[in-house]
Amino acid sequence: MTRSEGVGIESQAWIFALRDHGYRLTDARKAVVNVVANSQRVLRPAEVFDFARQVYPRLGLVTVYRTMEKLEELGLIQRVHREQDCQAFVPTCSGHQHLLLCTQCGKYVYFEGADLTNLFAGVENDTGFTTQGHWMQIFGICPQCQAEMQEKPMGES
Amino acid sequence: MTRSEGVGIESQAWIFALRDHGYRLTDARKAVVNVVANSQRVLRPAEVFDFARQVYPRLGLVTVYRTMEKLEELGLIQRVHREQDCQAFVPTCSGHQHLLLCTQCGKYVYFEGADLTNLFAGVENDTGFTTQGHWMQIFGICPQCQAEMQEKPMGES
DNA sequence: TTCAATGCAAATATTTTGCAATTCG
DNA sequence: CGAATTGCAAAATATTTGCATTGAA
Repeated sequence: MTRSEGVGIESQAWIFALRDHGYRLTDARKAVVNVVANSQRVLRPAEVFDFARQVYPRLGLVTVYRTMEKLEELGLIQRVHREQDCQAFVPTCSGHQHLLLCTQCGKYVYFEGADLTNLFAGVENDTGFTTQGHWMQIFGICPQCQAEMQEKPMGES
Repeated sequence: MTRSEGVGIESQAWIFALRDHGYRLTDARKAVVNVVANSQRVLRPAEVFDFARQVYPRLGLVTVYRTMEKLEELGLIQRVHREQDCQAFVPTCSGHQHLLLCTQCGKYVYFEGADLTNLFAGVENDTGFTTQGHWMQIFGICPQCQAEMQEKPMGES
């Protein structure tokens, strides 16, 4: 049901981006990139590690951290903050989109956000602040998790 | 320049709230409460510790963590997530207000947020998600820090 | 008097750094 | 071949827990 089979177009673009910035294309990096680029879910470094290691067993957790650091640097992924963790990432989306996150499974969707330009202008005017940026995230339950919660209301094995 | 002199009205309300929920009023708690309730800035536990210890030297950092946990539980403070840290807090504000934060000094201001009800409805409709809540924060530079950056463009001692 | 609360120290959990071995280009 | 990269182990950080002592009610 997911589109995370195969290598994915996104992965290729990221590989090229790394190369174009003078970074070497190692197997470790490719494994990490494939996992993150094709994930439909928010991923923490430890999760990336677990998945990527299935493809490239000799991978070290440190390399996951260092690779994700580079991906963030290149603007390919962005950090997601949640109640439980603040070191989780999703692929970046171009444009003025915002994140909708499933609190159950971590699935993410970008949505076209309301135009907040006016809001910012008003706030700058009212407060004297100069605005630099903003975060907006909506939390909820994705359709799949809603269905599952319907079937087994409280966690069963 | 700050209004954080004296004990403050907020502090009293928080003290009462703690008492009303069956918590004891210890000097350690009062010290922590006074710092957090009267702060104009986002504070991390370690910062609260440093300030509160000036009033109550035998305070332990653990007590700061535990007290702030209770304050959050009672809805008196809320967590603020920033690039650098995700364990910082500000007094909660009633109503549908959102946070504006100075990235320089941590000063916070609540502003009347745009009504996002329609946005949520649209997103639920488009995605099939059930929405539970949202985070919205604006980052910027407060007037004081703007002025200071004018005077000394790069950090001087 | 009693039990919640404290604060030390130790334990966890997480992320970063040092460095010799490896490997891409 | 040379420099970037890796992954181990160790260090640094941040937060939580265990427990004997203290103190609020």
